[in-house]
Amino acid sequence: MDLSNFLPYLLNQAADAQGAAFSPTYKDRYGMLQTEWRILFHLGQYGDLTAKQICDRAHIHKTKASRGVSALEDKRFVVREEVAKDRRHALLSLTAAGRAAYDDLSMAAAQFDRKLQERLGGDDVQTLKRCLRVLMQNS
Amino acid sequence: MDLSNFLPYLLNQAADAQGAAFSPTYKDRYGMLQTEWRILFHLGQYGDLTAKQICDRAHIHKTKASRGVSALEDKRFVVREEVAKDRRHALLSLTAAGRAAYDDLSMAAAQFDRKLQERLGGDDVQTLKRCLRVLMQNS
DNA sequence: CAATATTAGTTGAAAATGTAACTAACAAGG
DNA sequence: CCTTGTTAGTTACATTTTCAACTAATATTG
Repeated sequence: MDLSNFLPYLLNQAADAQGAAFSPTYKDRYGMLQTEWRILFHLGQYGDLTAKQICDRAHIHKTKASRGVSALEDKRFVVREEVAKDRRHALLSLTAAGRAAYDDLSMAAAQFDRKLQERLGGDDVQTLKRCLRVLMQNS
Repeated sequence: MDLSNFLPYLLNQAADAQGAAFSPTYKDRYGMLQTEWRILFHLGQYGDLTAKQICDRAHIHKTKASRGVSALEDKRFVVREEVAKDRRHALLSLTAAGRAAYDDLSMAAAQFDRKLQERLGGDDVQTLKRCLRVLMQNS
């Protein structure tokens, strides 16, 4: 058994390195935490969602999401609107400022991603993504 | 820009999922945290090392490592021996109990890894690992 | 060889995360 | 309806992580 071949270790190191490389983009510009950036991204990409829906899609724990949403509200990037039918839910949507931040960040993300893909080469990227999609659906 | 294609996101999800799948192995059996498991693994695999060497190899921050080493000492898995030449360093080595835990865990890790590799298929695993090694060496 | 810089490692406080218990709203069965 | 159960989300508390400042040992430089 060789540590440098242990997949969870390699995955973790790669994810950490790339996460560290990208995080200044949202951290420095908007003072966001990873969870906030992820929530923003989901709302920007998939339209209005409830916190629960974001949790399910992004595998974020509900307490983390709750705090992330509050932080985004404080930043005036997100507003919540109660759903009349079921007042437990609150539909989250981006404000104009939130949309602007999303546009800016998704642009930066796309550029970041393009560079990564160049570094890896097209064929490998396809295989890599396919593998990662298998691995993220646990067991 | 599509979130489900954003490499840092995929990497993170895959690493989280596999980390969560494997962590009970060291957590439940030995009450270890990820950092402790990693330190143990490095010592088991590469022989005696100083904390600094482990930090550099595994990209662990020195404060995390310091606390991880203390925890492993408390568990009587590791002892530290001062280096006469330079008393700032302390060479860490496994106790018999630490070695036993390492043997047990590295066995479990190997098995875990084999199953993952089966799931992915040999060719893809080679490509995946190659990509991850590129990605962990940041930019 | 004294003054300064660097290095290994530790510590304390602040920030973030995870766990469990909680509230409030709805659902279902009797 | 009224009890019991479930669900969305929040909050309190404990654990873990991060950040900055620190100590002690060695290296460097004038």
